[in-house]
Amino acid sequence: MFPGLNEQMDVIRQGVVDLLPENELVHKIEKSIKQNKPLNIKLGADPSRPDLHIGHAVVLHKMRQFQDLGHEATLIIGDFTGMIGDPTGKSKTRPQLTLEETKINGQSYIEQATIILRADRLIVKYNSEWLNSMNFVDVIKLASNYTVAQMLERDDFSNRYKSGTPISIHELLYPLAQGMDSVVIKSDVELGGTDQKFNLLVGRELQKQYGVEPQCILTMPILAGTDGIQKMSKSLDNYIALTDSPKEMFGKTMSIPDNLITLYMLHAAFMDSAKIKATEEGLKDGSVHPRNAKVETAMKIVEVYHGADSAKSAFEEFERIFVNKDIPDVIDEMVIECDGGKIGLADLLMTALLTPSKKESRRLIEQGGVTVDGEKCTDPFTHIDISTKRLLKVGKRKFLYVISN
RNA sequence: GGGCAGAUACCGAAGCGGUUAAACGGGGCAGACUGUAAAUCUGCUAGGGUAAUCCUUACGGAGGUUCGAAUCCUUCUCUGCCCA
Repeated sequence: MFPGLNEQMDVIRQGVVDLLPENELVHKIEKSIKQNKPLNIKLGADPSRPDLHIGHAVVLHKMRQFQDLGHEATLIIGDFTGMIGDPTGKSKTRPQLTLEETKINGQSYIEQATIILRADRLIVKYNSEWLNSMNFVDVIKLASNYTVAQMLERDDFSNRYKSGTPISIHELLYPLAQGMDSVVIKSDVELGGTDQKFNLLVGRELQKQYGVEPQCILTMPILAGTDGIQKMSKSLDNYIALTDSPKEMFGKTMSIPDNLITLYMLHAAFMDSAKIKATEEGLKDGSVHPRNAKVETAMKIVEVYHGADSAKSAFEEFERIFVNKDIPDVIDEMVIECDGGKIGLADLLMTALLTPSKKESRRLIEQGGVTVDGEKCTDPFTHIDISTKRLLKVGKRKFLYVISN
């Protein structure tokens, strides 16, 4: 039994950017209810970057909503297309992976995606299954469906072309390959980030060419990273991973710029719109302090992935370290090898892997970023007696007990 | 096939024979401030060396000219543009 049309559409519309064509989706859902048959919802996974973060969660969460409405999710692991490398949002050609690499990454992708997706009503497919067996004739036939001008409509391509950045021919094939997936699995709806809009529409177009009922496309916003400027991505190191610890999730959320708070409430914490609206107004008239709004958001995000208890302790830990400048409740301990239990501070930091080089150690020490047992130490050459356990603090976040063997 | 332009540190981009571990911007890190790992301000940002006008590595690759090269020459690789 499926929920009614209006109920479904209300859920589906939440937070979306594009839903095209909307009336077609209405027909599809009406039909689905009448025939008691779930829609086939497609989501392509790019296995070239298998580290999922809460930016990916925006779309995955939408997929989950479809599942909860009774529809069927098809997750396409782009093991074949991963070899091409998605040109989306890239100013450079992506490195090409081998099929084995993309397969392994794909597995890890599935594990992380199912943190959000439910395991029933989920079908996983690898697109090498059909793309790998296409021969050159098939490819030419596929390619003849699109023109160069159409491809260049895409921002990524036209920008690169205008700026003189190389575009390899094989990159033009990427959208077509991805579109082929839609033809093969006969998807009713394809989800993606707004940067995928072009690719999704190619899928729709190809379905028509190949005589399959065309899919609707639904795009979700691209979540800005914790720096508040660039989109969230692992390579920019502005991401909150789905597998991050509660502490990390909390801290990273606290580091977002204030103007991102309501955005994160909606797309990362999935809070309800009335609450978000209230916070937005509170922030504007000053009745809500940005820090408190952020704390609330951070706790909610941790709660989504780790539960309410973890959220509470992550918050307490944050208070302890950054507000009360206290030390964490759990600190690692490391046994250091050295003669006579004494070691130069700069050497110590490097040996304890707190810094990548001795130069770096010296810089940090001289800038006052290092304390030993709570006392600031600015001479990189003082020898520290570590025959008894000492507490090192490097920067704001790194704590470590050290002791000699 | 021919002509022209280009390849610089994490990224963008100056430099065009010595004072250049390389301006400037971004990013990153640290400090100050703050009810936040927000904002703002300041400093640092190749490795080694308890110092130096010290050593090593570094301006696409390989050679060469020179007391001395990111800067000049040769050649190779890669990229863009134009002509065919």
